[in-house]
Amino acid sequence: MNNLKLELLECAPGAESSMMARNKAEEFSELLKAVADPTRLQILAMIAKSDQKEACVCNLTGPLRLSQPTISHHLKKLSEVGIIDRERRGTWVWYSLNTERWGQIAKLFS
Amino acid sequence: MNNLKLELLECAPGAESSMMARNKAEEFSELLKAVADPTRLQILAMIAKSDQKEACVCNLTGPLRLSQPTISHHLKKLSEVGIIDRERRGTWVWYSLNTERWGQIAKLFS
DNA sequence: TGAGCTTATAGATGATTGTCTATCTAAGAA
DNA sequence: TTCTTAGATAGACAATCATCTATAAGCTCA
Repeated sequence: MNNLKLELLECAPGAESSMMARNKAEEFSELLKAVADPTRLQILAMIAKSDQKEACVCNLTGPLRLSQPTISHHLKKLSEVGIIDRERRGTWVWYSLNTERWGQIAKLFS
Repeated sequence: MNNLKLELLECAPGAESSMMARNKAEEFSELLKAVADPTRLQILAMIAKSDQKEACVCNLTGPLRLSQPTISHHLKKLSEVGIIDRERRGTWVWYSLNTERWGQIAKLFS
């Protein structure tokens, strides 16, 4: 087998240099895993489409038909990765989209 | 407690109508879950940045330092949701990005 | 056909996750 | 302070998942 044939047949190298750094991949993975849940996608959509771009737990438990602790759990997951912000106002706690973090995901897939 | 006060205090409704449909949320969830793994993000980046926008298993096992069956497993996950396409050419199997599917994610976060 | 290489599948295992019930904390009203 | 409502935390459990080793399947070439 000559060199030319080898060149045609061998499976090309050159992947190493273009590999996304592992730590960067893990950061994005955490962010995307938080978003990649059907209930959390619905929560994000509900926040995004609401009038003031925010929602409290009581807005979500009804439509999503899940227990209050489960909704709180999902909101915590989302806020832990910074995709939503948390603000207590009196009795209620309001969650809003973090547009900067949202933009980071948009950029990844642009 | 009068009506005005009630109006000020009650946590606003109006989420139900703006809720992302559950089946749509589940579809996107499957797609995003496939992508939201650090190794699979690295695989996608390596494919995207390679010269011919494609890679075979043998391109990936070395740089990613994972066993060949594990790489195959990840590639299967990615192709199952249609984010990459599979094509056998002789001995090797080449995987390439599906730009339409990629665009669907981009649109979600735009 | 048989040898040798590339990729896929099967099965096992430890880790993570979504959901629940029960309980606790925080804040306002009386 | 006490009651009530909103939200968070703790702990449990079934399901899913990333990875491995062992093995099978597909392809090329002699």
